[in-house]
Amino acid sequence: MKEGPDIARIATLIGDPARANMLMALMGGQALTATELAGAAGVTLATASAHLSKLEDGGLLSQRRQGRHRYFALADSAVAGLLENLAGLAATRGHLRHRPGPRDPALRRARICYDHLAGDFGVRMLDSLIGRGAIMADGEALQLTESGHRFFCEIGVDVDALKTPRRPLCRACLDWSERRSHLGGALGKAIFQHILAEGLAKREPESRAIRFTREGERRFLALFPVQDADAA
Amino acid sequence: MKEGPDIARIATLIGDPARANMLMALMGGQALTATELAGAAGVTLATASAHLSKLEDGGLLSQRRQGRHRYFALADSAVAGLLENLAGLAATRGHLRHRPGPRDPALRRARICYDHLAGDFGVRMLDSLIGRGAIMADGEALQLTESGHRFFCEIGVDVDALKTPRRPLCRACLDWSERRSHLGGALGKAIFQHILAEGLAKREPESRAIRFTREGERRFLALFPVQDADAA
DNA sequence: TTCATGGTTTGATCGTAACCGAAGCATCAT
DNA sequence: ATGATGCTTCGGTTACGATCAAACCATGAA
Repeated sequence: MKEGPDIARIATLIGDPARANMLMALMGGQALTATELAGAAGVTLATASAHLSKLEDGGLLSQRRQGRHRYFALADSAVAGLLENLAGLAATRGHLRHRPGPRDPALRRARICYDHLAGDFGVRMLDSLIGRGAIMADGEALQLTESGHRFFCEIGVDVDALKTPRRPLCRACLDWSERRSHLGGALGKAIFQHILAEGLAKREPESRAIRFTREGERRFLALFPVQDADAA
Repeated sequence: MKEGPDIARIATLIGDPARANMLMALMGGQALTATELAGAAGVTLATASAHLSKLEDGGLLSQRRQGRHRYFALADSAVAGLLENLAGLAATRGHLRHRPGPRDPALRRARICYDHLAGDFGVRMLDSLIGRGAIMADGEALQLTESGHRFFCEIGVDVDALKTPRRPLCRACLDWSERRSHLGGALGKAIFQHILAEGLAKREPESRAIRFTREGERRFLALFPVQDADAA
């Protein structure tokens, strides 16, 4: 009967709406305090506290006390990966809670997905990279090409520094708003940081939305041109 | 608050122990009847029926009536991927339910993981493939090399026929018993089918375990030799 | 037809866990 | 000290959903 790991344990953990909201909030990649998370989940601080301990000793969250604050973050990118996976499936299965229409336009346009760019801008970027032959797609597996390597070095992303056994360089991440893939992995993270560092865009304070400056958007589109009509 | 897809909905679906057991049973890759699944979950047929409808209109299961039987299977490999992901995380987080010790030795040795080989034999095979340069590993991303392509053609696996946009050729799948990766994806499936077709091994009837014949094991090890001491 | 088998529906029971308010601890500021 | 803020613990309420037995509906066999 019960062979293998206890899959139900963590699924239950994620299955509670309040906890799910907290986790999704943490997909923003930055640590949040208990009170902030309580707000995000729409519950009292008391209940939030209970949820957070459960999540923590479920191994999904890491926690750091700092003064009288308690900061929580996703335990690591494996957890983020699982959540992405879940979100991707949830977006395509069963009755969709929200129709694909623009619920929060800013979010659909550009947002942060744990540590890389997602939304319309995210999938466009990956499309462009594939189109120019910088990345080769084989199903959902992605591979950086020679020319892609050169391209990133030119624009100032040190690809070689990213090669770690712990995390794949390129990862396809299913975008729930666009229902297509965008670029995750170490490279996705590095590009995103590059974009922020260059001042093309910056994070909205209380949200996962990313706001591009007028000039930033122009430069972004120049860097990642869209060839023509996009495929469904 | 509630931005994005309803992650909690499917997590809840998976979070119930009975349903989780059913899903894990279906990771065997073959369709099972409602009664069989009831047995696997350890519940009455009545409750199983209720669970199955939920899973089905949650989009996790596909169902086919045949005579007076009703066969259920995982909806597709995306669902299987999510379950793998969950199992991998569950195996490494929190209190492990079963210690890594040999709970069911046959399962730890060789078993089926949706449609490819897992367990000790599975990770050995991937190790060997990486060791001989047939596959390149970059983090958890895997890439078939030229020489690997030749190798598989020689042993009778038609790699080119596997290239589909729908599913990646190579996929690293975290093995819960070994805590290391084995080979999934279209190639993993093809190799496994090849192994069965060649009669090196066959499935245990009521389990996910794979039994290698004495001769089959010899040929398997010859095909995928282990270089030396394996890394942790 | 009649009977058996596979599966669903109904109705009722029961447990668990999510939730909140209030009280209790810390940590920092004054 | 005194007070404020951030968080946890406690007690009690409530609701949802998992479960089963029994009745019911289908399909196939005799």
